[in-house]
Amino acid sequence: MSEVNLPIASFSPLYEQIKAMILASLQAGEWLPGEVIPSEMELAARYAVSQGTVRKAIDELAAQNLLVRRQGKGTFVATHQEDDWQYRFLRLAPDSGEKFHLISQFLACEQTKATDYVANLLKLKAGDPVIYIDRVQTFAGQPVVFEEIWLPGSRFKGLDLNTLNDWHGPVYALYESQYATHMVRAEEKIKAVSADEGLANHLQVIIGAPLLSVERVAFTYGNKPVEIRHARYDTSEQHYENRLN
Amino acid sequence: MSEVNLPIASFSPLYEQIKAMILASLQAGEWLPGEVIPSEMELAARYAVSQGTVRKAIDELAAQNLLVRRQGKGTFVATHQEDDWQYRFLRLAPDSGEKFHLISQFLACEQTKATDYVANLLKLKAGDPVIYIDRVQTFAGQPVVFEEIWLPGSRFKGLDLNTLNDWHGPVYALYESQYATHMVRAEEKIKAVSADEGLANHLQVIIGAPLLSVERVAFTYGNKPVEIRHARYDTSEQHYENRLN
DNA sequence: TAGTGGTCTAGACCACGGG
DNA sequence: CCGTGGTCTAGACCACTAC
Repeated sequence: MSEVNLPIASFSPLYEQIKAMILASLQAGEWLPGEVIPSEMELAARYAVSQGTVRKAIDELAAQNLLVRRQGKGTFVATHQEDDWQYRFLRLAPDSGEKFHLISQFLACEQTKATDYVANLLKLKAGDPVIYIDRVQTFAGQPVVFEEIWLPGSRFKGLDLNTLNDWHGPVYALYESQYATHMVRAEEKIKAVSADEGLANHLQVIIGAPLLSVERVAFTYGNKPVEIRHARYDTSEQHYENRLN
Repeated sequence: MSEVNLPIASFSPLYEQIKAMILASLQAGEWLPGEVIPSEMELAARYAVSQGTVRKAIDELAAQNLLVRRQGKGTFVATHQEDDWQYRFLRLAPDSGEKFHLISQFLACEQTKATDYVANLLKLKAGDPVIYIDRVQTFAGQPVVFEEIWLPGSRFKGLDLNTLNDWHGPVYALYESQYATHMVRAEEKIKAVSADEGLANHLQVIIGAPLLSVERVAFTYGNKPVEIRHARYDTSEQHYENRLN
């Protein structure tokens, strides 16, 4: 048998390396959500490559919604605090086509310990400190969403019911401004379930009514899971929208 | 008041025009699903632009899954007949994580007339000829999906139950090979519903069991809607997966 | 007017696939 | 070996924003 060439990492283009370095800066907080990053020329100089190579790196990060390009102004770090990003991860919409404005009422925010299920998804150890939150969201006076949230206690120290109730705006914007945690991506698993007594009360439907169960895991930079959300939607007057490409 | 410059189409980059021309060729059937399109150099010559401009056009079409690039081989027209594309639009997956293999049993394939609902979504006139199909799909012997499909009669002339039952493979592959119709994109609206008697029979669940209702409209080139699909999933042992970016 | 991102070009060289 | 797509560069010019 002849010798075989076994490249471990079989070729990494320059722009991938630039991408990785920009990502590292984002993760390290060198440029915060909403801020401008250096211009393409500056980055090209910093990394000693051509502008075209930086462009390609930025293009891909922008395609993943990590950066936002604005012609004439610069390239910005994506943020959930912008108006048009407020509902970036919300796929629920009214059947009527109206504009959707949900009002949030937080019910609880407690320190607990991670169950196996939660620990597994958040990559913690069972028993690690975890924050549990739940809330109801209403649209036009009707309760539409009941949501339970689990957060790693270490990252979200001090989060309590008062903080949540004083906050007006999306929860992801709060995570960003108070806990330096920007959500980049999420995965959802959806099922149809029947309302039990508790859900029936929260959503003002009859026991046994069909509800949409949406389990979400949300990730920050570096594919780090930092939030679990288990929502139940009353879909009698609204639906979950999805686009397949 | 001074004169104002009012550009109707406010600037269209060259690569957008190239994109439009490539799209026109795809729509016209100049290159069929699965075939190679001309090389970047050839296209650059044909359109009298540089290779880089053609590249950018192709890059965007590939990002939309209309074309597939294969280094060393060429650029191909996307097709639902490739193995890895068989389930491109299927978001249902077993909770267990097993590989999913659905077996399809067609129940009906009939000529009917478009209701207002169907006509509206397919951009037909009410009463236009429409083909109605329904089927049950099973996984490991258990019925999991009940699906109703509506197609415009004009485009799918001659489609009948025998054709469907003789066909082994995804329906979208059949549309492609027999009716020159490639599906490019789809939109789904999802709700939770209760099983009525008919659904309970098809899916072997009790009446009132919660089911996932998935209404899909699928589009060919040029944003033309050509299929409506209303599926009901039994999500007791499987779930609908979605990724948010 | 200066600075940013956006487009377009031409040319060199690399990686991959298949004869 | 050649042809394909993939990477990288350098430079010109355009479009948008803000001062």
